[in-house]
Amino acid sequence: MAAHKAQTTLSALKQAESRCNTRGTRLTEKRRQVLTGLLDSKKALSAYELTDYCRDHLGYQLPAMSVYRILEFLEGESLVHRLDLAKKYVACSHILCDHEHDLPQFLICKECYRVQEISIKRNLMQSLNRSVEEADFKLASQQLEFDCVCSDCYE
Amino acid sequence: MAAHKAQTTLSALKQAESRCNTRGTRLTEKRRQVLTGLLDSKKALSAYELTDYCRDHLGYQLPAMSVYRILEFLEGESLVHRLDLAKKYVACSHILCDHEHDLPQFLICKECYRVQEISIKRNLMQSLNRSVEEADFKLASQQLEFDCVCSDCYE
DNA sequence: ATCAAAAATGATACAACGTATCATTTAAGT
DNA sequence: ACTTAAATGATACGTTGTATCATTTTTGAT
Repeated sequence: MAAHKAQTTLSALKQAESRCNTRGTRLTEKRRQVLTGLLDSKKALSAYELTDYCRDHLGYQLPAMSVYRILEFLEGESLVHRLDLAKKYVACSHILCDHEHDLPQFLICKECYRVQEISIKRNLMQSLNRSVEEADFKLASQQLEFDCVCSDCYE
Repeated sequence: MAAHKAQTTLSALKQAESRCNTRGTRLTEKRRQVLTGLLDSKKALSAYELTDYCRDHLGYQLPAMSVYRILEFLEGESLVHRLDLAKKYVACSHILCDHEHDLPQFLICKECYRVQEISIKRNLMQSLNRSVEEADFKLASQQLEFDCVCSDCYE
């Protein structure tokens, strides 16, 4: 199972690297390490938790400033998502897929920060957008985040 | 127009006071002042912005710690809402109403922090809850917040 | 291979939001 | 008036995040 996870992580890293190559950007060692930390985590991690990850698993302390910059880079490559609500970050669950996806929605457990990436049905999103437009507002993004409790955390 | 706003604020304060009385709590001077600041503001304010409000309008600096406690109290009395997404606070737009309301949803302009309180249609909320439950999560609250741009802020 | 320019990373300081803790003041009830 | 509880103040600290400048690493042209 650990082996399986490592396998998935390795495939994702390979995919991430080739995506950067075709885009003319570089997946440097530290960027790969930060991405690995997120891929291997079952929950969303804060920037500072990722510096801890480096300290604990890699033997050196990556400065928070660097982590923020690296996360910004990875987000630009669509390899990670920043969750505003939790102020944490997750690896995109679709790195391994080639095909296009609907914009993802995130269910974030407020207790344990486990994150589930779902796709809300189109007509539901349309209704929501209409409700918002009726109030003369527009959704800033179709990538919604919902404060939730996961099945592990509710009794 | 300033007169009209003051009028509305006064009515809301009166209603807030009587609500506290019937609940056996007290709307103290400072609590009233913080609530006034929110009522008179057309946008969500942070705790620290409310200390500024006291400094600028009331001539003394209410400590941030006190503001946080007062906001917590007012939230408990359903007089203000805390907006997690914006880390700011708004007066409940239904203080003046007596009747029950559906749980409110908040549209928060990420540019200017203007806030619109709406009620999403029941069947839309039901669909959303079903989608979340299919992923084995539960919404932590039916009081949703949406990151938006208001009509003043988009071109 | 060398060297200049660009990209990436490090170090430091600081800002905003928020909580924990203990001290002080104010109000309530006997 | 006095005791107790409620409310507020003061201080210190924790977390997330940005601004800025210095240093290192990589790239590309010669």
